[in-house]
Amino acid sequence: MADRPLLVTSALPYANGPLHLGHLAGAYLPADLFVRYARLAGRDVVFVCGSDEHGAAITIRAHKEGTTPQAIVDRYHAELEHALDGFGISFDIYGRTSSETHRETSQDLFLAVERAGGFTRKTSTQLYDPEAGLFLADRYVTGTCPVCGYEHAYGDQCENCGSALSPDDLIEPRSTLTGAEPERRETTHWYLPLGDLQPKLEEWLATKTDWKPNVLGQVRSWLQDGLQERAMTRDLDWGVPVPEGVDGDPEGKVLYVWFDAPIGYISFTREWARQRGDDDLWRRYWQVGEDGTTPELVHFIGKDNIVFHCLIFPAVLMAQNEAQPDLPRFVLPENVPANEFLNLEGQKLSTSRGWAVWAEEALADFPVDLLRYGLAVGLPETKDADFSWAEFQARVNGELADVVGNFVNRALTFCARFTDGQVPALVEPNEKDQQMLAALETATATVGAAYERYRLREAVQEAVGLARLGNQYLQETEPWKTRKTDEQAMRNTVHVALQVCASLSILMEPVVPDAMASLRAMLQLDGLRSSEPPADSDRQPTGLGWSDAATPLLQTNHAIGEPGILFRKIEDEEVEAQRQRLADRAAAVETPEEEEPYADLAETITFDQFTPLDLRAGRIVAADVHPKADKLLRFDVDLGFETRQILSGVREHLAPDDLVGQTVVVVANLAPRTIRGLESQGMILFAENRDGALMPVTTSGEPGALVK
RNA sequence: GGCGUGGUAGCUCAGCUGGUUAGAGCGCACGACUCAUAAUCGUGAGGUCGAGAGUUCAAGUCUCUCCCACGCCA
Repeated sequence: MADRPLLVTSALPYANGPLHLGHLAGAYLPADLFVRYARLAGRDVVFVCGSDEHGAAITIRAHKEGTTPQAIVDRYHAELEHALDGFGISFDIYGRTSSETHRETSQDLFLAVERAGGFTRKTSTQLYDPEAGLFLADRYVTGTCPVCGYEHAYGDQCENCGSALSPDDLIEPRSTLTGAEPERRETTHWYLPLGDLQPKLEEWLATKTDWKPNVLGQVRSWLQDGLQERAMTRDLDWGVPVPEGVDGDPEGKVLYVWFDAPIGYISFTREWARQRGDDDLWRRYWQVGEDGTTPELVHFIGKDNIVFHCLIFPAVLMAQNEAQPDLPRFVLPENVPANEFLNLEGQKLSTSRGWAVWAEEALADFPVDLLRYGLAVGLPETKDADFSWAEFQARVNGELADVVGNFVNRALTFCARFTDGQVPALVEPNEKDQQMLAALETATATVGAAYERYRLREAVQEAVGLARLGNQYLQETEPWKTRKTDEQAMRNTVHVALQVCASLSILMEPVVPDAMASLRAMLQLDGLRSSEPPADSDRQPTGLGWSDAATPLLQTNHAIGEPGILFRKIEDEEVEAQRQRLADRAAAVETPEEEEPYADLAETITFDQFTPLDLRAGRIVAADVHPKADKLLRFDVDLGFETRQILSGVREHLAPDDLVGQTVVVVANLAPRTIRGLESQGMILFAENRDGALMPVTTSGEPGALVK
C-alpha cells in the first residue's frame, strides 16, 4: 500500500476572482495537510493544481469590463498562485489550463475518445446574441415572467415567483450582455453518453464503501435519477479548440470547461514530469504500470464539484481506456474526500455581497501558521462549518499558544535554566516518565491513522493532544520542586519533555510548518525529511520521517538552542478590526443599489370595467400559515356580515401576527378557489414597493364598508 | 416539488456494523501550582441525543411521518 505512487489534486481555482478562506478550507488546506503528512510518511507523492482559465464566465466578464479573456486570466492566475503560495499550499506544480501542454493533452484525449466512437453528435437550437456574437446560457437571458409578470426573470428561473422557466417562456427576452433580442440558431455538439456508461460507473463505485457519506449520497442520488448525456463542447472562442481531425466541423467550438478542467490534473503532471527531464514520469502517477503498479489518485474538492469528479471525469477516463485498449490504463480516483462549505460569522459566503475574507488580506494581518491552524481545526469535513474571528482567536490563543507554544516554552526554558541547555541523561525513569515516552508512540499512530482516514481536523486536534499530555506530565512531575529535592528526577523530566517537543515538531509539521521548523531550529534537531516538494529528481525519501516521532529523537548531551515564542497571541482589537472590515464592506455593497424602475402603467380601462369589483373593508381576526404550502398565509377576515377564509401568497414578506387586527381592503366578489386543500374566499389587496416589499392596503372604515 | 447530507451539553464538534451510568475541547464554578506566552493542572455543574410514532430484551445508533439548515436536480 505505502509504495503505491500517490497523486493528489486540489480543485482548480477559477481564474476570474481572488481566493478566499472558503476556497482554502474546502480544497487547498485539506489537500496540503494530507500531502505534507504523506511526504513525511515517505510516500511517493505528487501534488498538482493550477488555474482553470476557460469557460463562458470569463469571456462574459471580459466583455463587461471591456477587456480580453487573456487579460482577466493573466491577472487572476498571478493572484491565485501568489495567495496559494502565501498560504504554504505545497504543490509540486501549479499550472494553468491555457498552457500548450494542456491544449495538447485535452485535445489528444478528446480525439481518442471521439475516434473510438465515444461521443454522440447532436444538433439543437440555442439562443444566440447577435451583437455579442455568443450563444447564451439560460441565465444570461432575461425577460418578463409569464407566470407572475415580473420583468426581470432569468431564462432558467423567475426569482420573484420561483417558477422554473426556459428562455422560450420569457416574454420579450433580452440578452443580459447587450440587451439585444436573442435569436435561435442551430448548433452541433459532441455529447458524452453518460447513460451508456452508467453500469460501469456503478460497478466501480460499488467498491468505494469507505468514501464519505456526503459524497456517496450525492453520487447515488445522481445515479438514481439516471445519468443524461452531456455536451462536451461549446460555441465559444475562448478555450481549448475542438481538435482538427474530428468527424464533423470543429470550427468555432471549444471543449466544455468541465471536460477540460479535470484533464488539467493530467496536463500539469506532465508538465511537472517534463521539468524533471523525464517526459514519461507522469504515467507513473496516472496509469497502471507494466509491473502492475497501480497509482492512487485522490481529489480534494468542495461539495459543489462532486458530480464532475465522481462521475463525469471518471467516465471520460473510462472512455479513454476503452478507446485505446493497447495503451496503459488510467486509474480512477481512489477517493474523493469532498468538503462541505465554510460559512463566515454565521452567514453564507458571498463575494458579490462582500461577505468573504480574502486570502491575501488575511495573510497581511496574521502569520500563516495561525490561519492554517484556525482553518484546519474547523474544516467543514462532515457538514457546513462556521468560521468566526472570535473562534479563530480562541483557538489560536487557547490551543496553539497556550497549550502547544507554552508547553514547548516551558520545556526549553527549563532546560536552558537548569540543565545547562543540554539534553540531560535519562537515568532510572519512573512510571510517569515511561508513560510519557510511551505516549509518543500512541500519539504518532493516532495522528497518522487520522490522516490516513482523511480525518484532518481530528489529526490536528490529536497532535495538540500530545502537547496537552506534556503539560499534564510537567504538572505531575513538578520539576521546579524536584530541582531542589531530587535533581535526577528533574533531569529526567527535562529529558522527557524535550523528547515530546521533538516528536511534536513532526506531528504538527503538516499544519504549522513554519513554527515547527523554528521549533526544530531551537532544538537543533536536523535531518527531518521535508514536507515540501522534493527539490530535485531524487524522490527517494531520506532522513527522519513520520514514524520516527514515535521514539525519542534527541541524544543525551545534545545542545539545545535559544528558546523563543512559537505562536503569538491575537489581541481583541485585531478581532474587532476584522469584524469591522467585514461589516463595512457588506454595508458598502448594499447601499449603491441602483433604483428599481416603477412598474409600467397598465392599459386604460373604462368606468364600467371597474364597477364590477366589490371591494370591502375587512378586519383580519386570525392569521396563520397554510399547513401545506410554503408561500401561503391563511386569514380569517371579518366583513361585518360574515367571516371569510382568505389565502394569500405573502408568507415570505409578512408575519401573520403583524396583520391580525388590521382592517384591510378585500375583493369580496372574487370566485372562491381551493389551493392545496383550503378554500380562499376572496383576495386581500397589498401594495408592492419597488424592492418587492408588500404592505397591506388598510382603511379606517368599519368591517363590511364598501370601498369605491 | 424530488433526491442527498446534516440537526448530540451555552459554543465548536466525536460517537464504527444497535448493548452497561452519552464523550472531548472551549466557556462557566470551585480548587491546586508557579517552570512557563497572566500560561498550566485537577474537580464539578450542564444534554428527554430536532419532534412524534414504531421495530427490538435493548436505539443517539434501524423503520416511518414531520420540522429546520445546506446542497444537487427539475
